[in-house]
Amino acid sequence: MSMKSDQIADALIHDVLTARYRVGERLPSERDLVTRFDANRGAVREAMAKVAQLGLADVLPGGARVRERESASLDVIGYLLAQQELPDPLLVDQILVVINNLVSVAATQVLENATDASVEAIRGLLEPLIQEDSSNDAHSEARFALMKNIMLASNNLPLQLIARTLLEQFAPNISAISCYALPDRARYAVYARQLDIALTTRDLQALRGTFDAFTELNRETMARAFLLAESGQEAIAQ
Amino acid sequence: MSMKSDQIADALIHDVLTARYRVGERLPSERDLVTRFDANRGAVREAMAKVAQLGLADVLPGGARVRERESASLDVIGYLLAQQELPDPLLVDQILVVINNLVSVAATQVLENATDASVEAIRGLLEPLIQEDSSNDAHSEARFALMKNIMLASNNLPLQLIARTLLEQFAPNISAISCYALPDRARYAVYARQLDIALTTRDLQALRGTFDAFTELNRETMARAFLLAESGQEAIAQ
DNA sequence: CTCTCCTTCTGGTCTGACCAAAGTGGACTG
DNA sequence: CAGTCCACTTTGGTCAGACCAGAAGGAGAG
Repeated sequence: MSMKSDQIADALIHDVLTARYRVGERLPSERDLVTRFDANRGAVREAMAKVAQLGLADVLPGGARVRERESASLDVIGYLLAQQELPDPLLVDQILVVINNLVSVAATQVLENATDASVEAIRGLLEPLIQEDSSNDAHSEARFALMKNIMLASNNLPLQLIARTLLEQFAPNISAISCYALPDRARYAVYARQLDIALTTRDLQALRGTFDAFTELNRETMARAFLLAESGQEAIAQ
Repeated sequence: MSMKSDQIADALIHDVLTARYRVGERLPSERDLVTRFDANRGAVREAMAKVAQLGLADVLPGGARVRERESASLDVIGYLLAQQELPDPLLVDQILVVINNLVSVAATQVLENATDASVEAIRGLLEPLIQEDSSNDAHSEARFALMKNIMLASNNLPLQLIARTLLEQFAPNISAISCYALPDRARYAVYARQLDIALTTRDLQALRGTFDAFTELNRETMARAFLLAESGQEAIAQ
């Protein structure tokens, strides 16, 4: 059971994101929303504040106006992914690119600043990825754990905040598609070994190259998952 | 003249960020804040909602509790930078690393997807950086324009949102230090020419290498600016 | 000392009202 | 008839006081 103000905010956000209101157009007045949602103006105001803080609208005396999508907060990503039953493949691919590159940057920072101990800890996390006989879930979990620990070891606060924000919105919204993802375990194992070597030798060039390979692998895996999901749905439709 | 709820929120945010309240500790109750700030509970509630949305506190029946800093939103960066009269050098350096790498990723995406025309447009923006006889302000503006256009051309929404959020919080809070920044125009010109070549030949490797060089150059410039500011303040103190 | 119960306090919601500023329309003027 | 100006309406921002369900925390019983 969520708060009423959140329900109102979610409805407004959905309407704005689906372009029900055009840029520059005025949103319904708070008093209109009071009657539409059968709520108190305080609740409506809190909802409007949330929409404004997401950067979707400017709310000021005279009315609230829709802003351009480019001025939105990172937090809209989750809403964008959740808009349809299946997330937008293009957006998912873009997020994959960003996240993987952020991890790459974090790893670079780790090699720049971190102690041998923390590098060793990360190397330890690679082992589950080298094993090719674990379950897909375990493999996925190991990948997440690796990312998280690299982020943590980077000691770069902005990096951590961005990655966490992105992952928190990404993870819950790709469950509908991730069940179709069939990772190429052999290639993951190869890259994991490369990463292990790069970490040991502290080779920045190799490190980045490996993460680029990881990125492409993740993108391909997800692209295949979308193809599978599509054909699966067509099969059901017939 | 800002809203009352914003004043209250800013005060709360400052208190949380300066660790006036420890993690897990309860924030003052809304009714306490009403008396402390001589405001209405509605305004206090909107302030608390803002703090909660920044990820600084969990507000739920029974009281609002401070969360760990790692769970904050990207939007706290601005507050962190504005905490003291001079921004934290370490944080500034971290932001530089992140932003520059994001631009690098964006440029990669441009070469992957964009048309010749948009690549040409970006090459055009490099010219002011190759000229070594413009003012420092013009040079700085040209760098910002370049970054913005690369971001735009990348067509990667998450990337754009992150970069804009970061820049919007970064730019206004480094004015106190950026006046000490003396860019090495000659090196910028060299890298700009490298970038031009990389774009023309669509050489991803060279592109990334150039951006890495840009990153280091920006970091060095800012590090020198902090040293200058420090010695300048000591001179005043004497 | 532990566990339970009860009072107190907290956030969430609601009603209804006032203010200043922005938006709107009509009357008045050229 | 076109343009300007003014009054009216609507909007967001704030305020006051009240009720509810659930959490916190202390008092009392075992």
